[in-house]
Amino acid sequence: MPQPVPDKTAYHHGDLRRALLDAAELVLAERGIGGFTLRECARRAGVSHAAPAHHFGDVTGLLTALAALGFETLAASMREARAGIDDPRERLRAIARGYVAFARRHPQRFRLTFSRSRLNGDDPVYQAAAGAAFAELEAAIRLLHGAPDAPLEGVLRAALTQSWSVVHGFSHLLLEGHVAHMTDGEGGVDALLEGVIASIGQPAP
Amino acid sequence: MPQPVPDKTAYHHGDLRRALLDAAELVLAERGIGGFTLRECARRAGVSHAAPAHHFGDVTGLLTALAALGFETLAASMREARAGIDDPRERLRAIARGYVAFARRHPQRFRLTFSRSRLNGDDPVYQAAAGAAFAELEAAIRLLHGAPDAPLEGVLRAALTQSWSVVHGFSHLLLEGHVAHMTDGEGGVDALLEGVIASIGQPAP
DNA sequence: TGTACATCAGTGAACGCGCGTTCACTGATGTAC
DNA sequence: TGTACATCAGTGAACGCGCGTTCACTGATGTAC
Repeated sequence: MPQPVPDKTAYHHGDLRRALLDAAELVLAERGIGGFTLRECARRAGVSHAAPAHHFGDVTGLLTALAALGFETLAASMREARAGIDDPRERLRAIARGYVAFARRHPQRFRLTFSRSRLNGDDPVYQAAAGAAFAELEAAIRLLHGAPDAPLEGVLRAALTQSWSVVHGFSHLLLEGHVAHMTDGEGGVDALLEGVIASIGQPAP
Repeated sequence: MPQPVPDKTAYHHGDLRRALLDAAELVLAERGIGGFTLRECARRAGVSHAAPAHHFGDVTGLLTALAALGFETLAASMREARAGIDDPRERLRAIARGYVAFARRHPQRFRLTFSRSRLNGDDPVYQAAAGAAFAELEAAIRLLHGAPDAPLEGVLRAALTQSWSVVHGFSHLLLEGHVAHMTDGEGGVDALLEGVIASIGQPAP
């Protein structure tokens, strides 16, 4: 049985949910979290502004779904960056590069994903996606410390917090334009990033 | 000659600029950047909603002034934290604690200060305040590396970027509730912070 | 000391705007028999 | 194969809201002479 082909001219859209998420990503990228509106998403999807309610309930529902997708993309970016790298330290550093790469590629989605405003942090799909992204980093730290099953505390927890803080902070400063003050041109950003990456996965003093 | 005492009952407010900034800080703390409105600030200051225009032009002007004050408070928090500490490494770490302390004490101001949305990043007062906060961290790094006058590049720049990224990232993760997942209770946050602080000011590998 | 006048700082009414949400509706689809 | 009916997904009009900004105004203040 062939997949039903969505008919764009039909009264029923076919996959309006998907179309709305695509439109929402554009709106977010262009206007940021503060400028995001449900009506503009509906406009882009070529649908009346009351239609999204059938799929997402309200504006918070749509943004929360988008944020969950953001965590999935973040996790995918880290997975992609570490593919084929077996050395534990290099693997962790590759994951860190994947994290920053996501922030650079999708600045507004990065902001939304980690923002608590305008979205429902209790949503189970959102939480699961956040946990999966988090787990990617945690697994690499555990591999580096040879502690696949130990409880997350002490050195393990400190290493995780430090790594996460540094990639997250660098991403944020970069996005808000505070890194640019310290360097000249885009090549400089990469050099700066490598300097920061080098501090990740150091043995504790 | 005594200072003129502002008369609250007068037609002229006396120090409406100050009163509006105070009100704006409350509004920001309660509603966040997205919920911030000029009219609510005017309401809190007990003044018509057209009055702020005389002092700040528009909503962007008021938020920019508030953000500049945020940088000043951030710098003050770092200065206070390092007071009386002469050992260069401990001094840098104290400054890092001052940075995180500011974020914890004034979460919304911290967000506004580093946000590019809704404020004028080209404002000279804002830029000067940002530069002064930045310089506090830079001076500590220079002291640690014994390089008071060297150009900001190489190891010096890498150390500055790493330190700033880690405190900034930790602050952000903490504010958005992602650190809480890794610990239990407030004491846990402090322990985690100390783990992160310990990674600052390490000699390069 | 008094007076005329310019400037400053705040008022309150009015404007137009786009928003989120609700609602009765209707066309399309799927299912039971 | 046909028909009745329930459900689903989208429409479009309407609502009330609070916002930022503008405007002519006016009371208070400061200054020149």
